[in-house]
Amino acid sequence: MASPGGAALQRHAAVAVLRAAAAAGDLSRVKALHAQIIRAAHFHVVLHNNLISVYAKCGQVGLARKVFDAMPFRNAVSGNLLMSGYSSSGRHKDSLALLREADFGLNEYVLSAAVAASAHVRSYEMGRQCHGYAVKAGLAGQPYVCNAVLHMYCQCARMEDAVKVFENMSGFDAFAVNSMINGFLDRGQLDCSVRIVAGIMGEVERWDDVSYVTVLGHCASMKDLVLGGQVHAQALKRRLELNVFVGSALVDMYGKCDRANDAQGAFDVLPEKNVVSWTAVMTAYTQNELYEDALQLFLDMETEGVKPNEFTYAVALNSCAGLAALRNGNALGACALKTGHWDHLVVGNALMNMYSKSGSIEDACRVFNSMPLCDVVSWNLIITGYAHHGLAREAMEVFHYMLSVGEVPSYVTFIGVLSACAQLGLVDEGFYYLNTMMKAFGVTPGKEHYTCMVGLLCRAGRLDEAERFIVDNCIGTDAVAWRSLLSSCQIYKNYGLGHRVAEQILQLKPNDIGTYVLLSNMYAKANRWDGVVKVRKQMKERGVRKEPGVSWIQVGTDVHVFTSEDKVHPQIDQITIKLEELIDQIKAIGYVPNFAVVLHDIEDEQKEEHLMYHSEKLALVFGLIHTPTGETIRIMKNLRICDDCHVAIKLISTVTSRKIVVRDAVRFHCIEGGVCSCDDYW
DNA sequence: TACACTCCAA
Repeated sequence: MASPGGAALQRHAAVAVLRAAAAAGDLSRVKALHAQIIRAAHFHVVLHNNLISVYAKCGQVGLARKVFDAMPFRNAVSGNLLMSGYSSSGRHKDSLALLREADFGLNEYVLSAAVAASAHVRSYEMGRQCHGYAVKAGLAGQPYVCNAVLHMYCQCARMEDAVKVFENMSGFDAFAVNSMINGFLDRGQLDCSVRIVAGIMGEVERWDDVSYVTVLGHCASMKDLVLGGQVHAQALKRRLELNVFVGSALVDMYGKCDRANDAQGAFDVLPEKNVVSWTAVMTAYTQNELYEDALQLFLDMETEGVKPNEFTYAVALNSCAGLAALRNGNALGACALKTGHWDHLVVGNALMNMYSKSGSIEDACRVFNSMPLCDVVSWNLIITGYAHHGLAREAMEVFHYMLSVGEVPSYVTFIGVLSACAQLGLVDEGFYYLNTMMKAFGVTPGKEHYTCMVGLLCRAGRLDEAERFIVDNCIGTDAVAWRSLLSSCQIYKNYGLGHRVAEQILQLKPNDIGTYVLLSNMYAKANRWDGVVKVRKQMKERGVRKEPGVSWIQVGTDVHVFTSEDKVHPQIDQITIKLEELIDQIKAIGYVPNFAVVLHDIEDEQKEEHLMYHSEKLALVFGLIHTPTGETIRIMKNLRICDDCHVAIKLISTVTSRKIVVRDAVRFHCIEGGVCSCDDYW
């Protein structure tokens, strides 16, 4: 009989080789050693626990389970090892099931694993029971248990419970603080995360790596560039800007704070870039409307050999949506399908968004119908997509269908619904949704909803009520609502009210050119040249420059960009000839150039030429020349389409028998047979 | 005596 010391030595040796084999990833060697151990050695719980551990680390949790089942008895470590094995392969439910049949002791390790598994499956019930058990067993004060419990409550959206646990903890604990901040961020309770972040800014030396990631996430949500910069400076002291987690969080923070260049800078210094860092920097560009740069990064990433995942596809598709690049989006969708990412919710939603923003609501619907599962975002995309395309009836139909299948509408859903009501002139229904149904679903109306209501009243011609509505609901500080009313004053030729509204808008000192153009048009139509002068003066004072009108169209794989009065396009002569021809044709059926649109003090003849070279007309003619007869033409414009072009394009759709879809800064105009889906109201 | 545990980025 070997001495006890000798057996211990053998066990140590066996464990060492076992671990070496596992570290080398040599599964067949592990299995051979397993057989040898069973044959040669007496049962020893620690040795068998090592077997469980090694199998679990090799991702062979089934084999780990076999070892576990074959043991004559187990201890808490055996249970904990198998539970962690299940958890690390994502089988949290199996981990919890093991707990229920437990014939091993429960200690603080097992409990924290159980609580962590409850957190992963978001089971408040299970997590609470474990917490209760921990309290009874006197283990609730153990730091690991405590942190796991805290995190579980955060994951299950029970911040009140989490706060109670947090307040009972003594001293600074990075894990606990990180969990609390993330919990509040996930729930959108920024006022609460502000307090925690403020409380730990003085203890930076006790932060861990995750704290940097978490606090940067807070800065991103708050768009707090000042605090974000301070955290960045602190991170530099520890060289944490090189850590891929911290680096990606920095990229995200700068992106959300509208600093695409700084995001790129944080990305560039990363020695090891993974799919998350690449996706983060693409997102930064997309959020800052630098869509081409984002798509270029997508190509660079592939060149670097990093494989895109579902988030990467979603961001790339959102960039295509921004450009209305239907063909590129289509190609990306095909790639996502081929690589098996297509059935992810984020990809399906991004595809729907891309199709919808590219003017193809039919394709968006096709994606929607083929999605294995959808969420409220998918429903919202369909509803708002229909509304933007002027298909309000369809939007309402989908909304009612959504309710009938028990889907809960959100804040965004009601924006789509109310704008559909506005298009259909359903004033009473609109107020019913705003005052009754939104309350029933616990959605607090925001300025977007109130703005829809203003549009609804305006469209019904109830301009005075719209004015009162703005004042009563305190949205008078928002130029968007006034702008809506101002457009209607022009349409209904109510220049008295229009003048009052214009004064209100001027007082708000807006920064966007679109508003000034609208104001100027209003004054011009009302023959108030003093107003036009005032508008120009304020524009100059506020440094608002006239943003050039840009339109673009995709033909084949190329995107062709046209700026207004830009006569440098290589095919401008051909375009001009065709355009003059078309203008003659539409003049024959009633087109009269609308000089009121032109703001310059020039002769009428020059004005006519000016109008002719509007970017959307150039893009349209280019499309007519380069696409086969009968094909739908899709044009994008950075500003709102101008009155004159709107009329001209409607008539051109008649004389050429083409369907023409124009996406402007606000909505879609689906023009066919001389009629526009916007009903000439936009 | 040996075996193990909680928080993070798009």
